[in-house]
Amino acid sequence: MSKVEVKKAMHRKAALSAVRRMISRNGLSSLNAREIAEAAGCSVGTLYNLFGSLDGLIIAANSATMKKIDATLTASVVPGAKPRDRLLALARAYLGFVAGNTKSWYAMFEHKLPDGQRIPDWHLQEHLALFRHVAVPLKEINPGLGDDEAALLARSVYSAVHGVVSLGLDDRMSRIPLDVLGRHVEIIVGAFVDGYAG
Amino acid sequence: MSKVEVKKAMHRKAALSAVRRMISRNGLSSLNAREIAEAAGCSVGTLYNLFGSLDGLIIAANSATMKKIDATLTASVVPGAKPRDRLLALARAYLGFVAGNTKSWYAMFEHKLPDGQRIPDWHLQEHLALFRHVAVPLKEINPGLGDDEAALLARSVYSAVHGVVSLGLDDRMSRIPLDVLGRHVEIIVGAFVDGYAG
DNA sequence: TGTACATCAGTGAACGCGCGTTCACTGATGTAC
DNA sequence: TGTACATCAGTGAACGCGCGTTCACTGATGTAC
Repeated sequence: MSKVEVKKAMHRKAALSAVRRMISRNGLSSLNAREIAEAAGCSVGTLYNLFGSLDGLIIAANSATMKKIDATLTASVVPGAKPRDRLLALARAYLGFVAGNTKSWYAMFEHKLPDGQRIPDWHLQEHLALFRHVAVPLKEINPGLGDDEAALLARSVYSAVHGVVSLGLDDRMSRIPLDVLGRHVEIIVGAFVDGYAG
Repeated sequence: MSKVEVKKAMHRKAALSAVRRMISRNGLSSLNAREIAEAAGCSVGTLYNLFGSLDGLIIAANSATMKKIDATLTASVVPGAKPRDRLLALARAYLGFVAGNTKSWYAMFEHKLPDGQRIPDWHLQEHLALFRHVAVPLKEINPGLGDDEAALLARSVYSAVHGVVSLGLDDRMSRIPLDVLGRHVEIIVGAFVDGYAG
């Protein structure tokens, strides 16, 4: 890598971590290019050279959050554990991540592009990859499930957990205590397993 | 009512229905005072006289959506039906409402006030009233549940359904077919009943 | 009933701000000879 | 190695737009006499 390329990479890294820090502190709503540039130690122009637009930068940050979730879920799997327990472990891990990274997590769902623009496909794929964590043990439990059916089911399990966590930690209402959320999440997952995939 | 009061009430009605129509068509993101005023047949100043701010107007619109959901849920109850079936009917009714009023429904969760401002208490109460629809049959099924516990549980059931519907109908990914969503929602509700409240 | 005055909802042009984005310029780095 | 030139990342002041909100003014309605 030439000196120029190294510097560019460093700027990219600095910008990304600045944005991620800002999002994790205050969410998306108060983000703006000038403050990001200041926090990253570069100019707004550089942000545009590197990421094309503010939305591009936010997508990059959200993608980093996704990767972190993916790693957390992957780490939750105890090799050799029963699929049912692995599903419960996934749900617990997800809840733990959300509780510890609420703003960053929320940003992934809050972020909207202007009319007519689509989220890049590689980023959508990252979402689908999350569902796959759930689909794998579901299919072990019920090998009769087709791929498509398992994928849909996984998405709904994920969504149900997402909903409980999402409204449970919503700022606007009183937050539900974490242990109660944990119990409710496990009920949902257990129910899906016993009532449908089992 | 004096002539002045009648006119004021008519403006209020016109503004509210204009906003609701606009939200149901395009969601919150493209709302703006000038277009609302034009659609309502009054000036922006009048909107401010009547609702104080754009946020006030949006809250009024969201409150109307809430009332509609509440009425839909109330109408879903077949007198004399078993509590379990009533819960399932509630979930179906909710899903039906969301499918038919996606943008308006989404606006309730999308809308955020500027930092430091709180949603008025009467509007939060409307949310809690929704949970109560769920709490009532839950308590019938398991009379041992305390009020607080039932309320938390109801909120989580509601949230789980909310999550499934919310991500299932998310524009950004491919939408899950309505009948599949319906099945998944019923699984969740049934599971909560059988596995916890039962 | 008629007249003069008071009130206050309604008006919309103008204000002000935030902020995404651009682009002419700078200067560090790389290349050619 | 040294010099002249080319490239292109980096810069940040300035642009432009959208839009929430205000407020001096208008005129319809209500009130007093």
